[in-house]
Amino acid sequence: MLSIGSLGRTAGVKVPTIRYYEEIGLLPEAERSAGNQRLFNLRSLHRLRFIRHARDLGFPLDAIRDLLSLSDQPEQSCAAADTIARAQLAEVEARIARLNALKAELERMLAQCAGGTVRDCRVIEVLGDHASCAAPHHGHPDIGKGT
Amino acid sequence: MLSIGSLGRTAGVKVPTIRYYEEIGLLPEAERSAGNQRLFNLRSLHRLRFIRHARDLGFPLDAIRDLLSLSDQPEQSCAAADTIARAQLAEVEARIARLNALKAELERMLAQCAGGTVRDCRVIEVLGDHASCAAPHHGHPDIGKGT
DNA sequence: CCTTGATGCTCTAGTCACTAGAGATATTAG
DNA sequence: CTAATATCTCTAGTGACTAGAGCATCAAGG
Repeated sequence: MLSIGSLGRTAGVKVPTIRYYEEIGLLPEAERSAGNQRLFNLRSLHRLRFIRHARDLGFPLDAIRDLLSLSDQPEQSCAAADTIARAQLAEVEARIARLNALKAELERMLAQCAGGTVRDCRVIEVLGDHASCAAPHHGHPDIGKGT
Repeated sequence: MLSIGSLGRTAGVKVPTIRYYEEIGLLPEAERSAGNQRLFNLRSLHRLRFIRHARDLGFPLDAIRDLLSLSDQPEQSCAAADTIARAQLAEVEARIARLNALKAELERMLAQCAGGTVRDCRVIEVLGDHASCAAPHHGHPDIGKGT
């Protein structure tokens, strides 16, 4: 039986995150020690590793929930898992495309910055003036929380 | 003088978002009509367009705040704006690199999926087993809100 | 046996950049 | 004047956690 801390270290997940996963039902409610501390078995470790791995690949928790319920039914067809992964791939590709456009625009902006005063700054000017911009501009871009 | 709705339509920003920007101090407190409705002038429109444009390029609101206070002082050096834009570019490039790694991993996973039952599903298996994975796996990836 | 320090518990609130909805008031077109 | 639309304030919700307060428990050393 593992404590929450050792489970976290083993799976590479922070302790509050494990509690959070339990709270939202991604992990089953853990057993408790006599002193009310959580105890985990190896199944929990596998499950948590699965979650972390999928998170690392960018799957949102809802998709992970679906994948987990699939993996609990080994006789079923693999098609649903394939569909989820394919959707995730499409999502990732769309985000890459969007970011590449942003990158080009930022580079263009920076290349034009001659380093004078703000009055003549291309960076500021381009941001203020849509006309001097080549980016697509529809809907909101990919703004993640970074690493 | 523009109503909040026409300002929003003109700048391409939703009405609650404008109120939110005012609330957090990105836009100054708007004048009010006799009936307490917000009235905006063309300066506000420019400012809002600037914000939206920078958001579209992925700048976080804090960076935009800095850029705005720079653009209010046209005699100052352009260096700070350049620095902010450069940081944003680096951020975008890092995110692209990360996403490309995810894309490769997802493609690998999907290519191996023969379409049988969940028991033999490569997608599920790869997610559960770190050893069969080629992705870097350190820190959390780019998981944005999409478009 | 007792203490000490690490670890655990629950709960609340904060992050970012909005979005949604309730219920009341204002403006505008016909 | 009326009806439809727009706007107001306020609260709460999103996703996926993170931070911190204030207390309880546990393992190891003396």
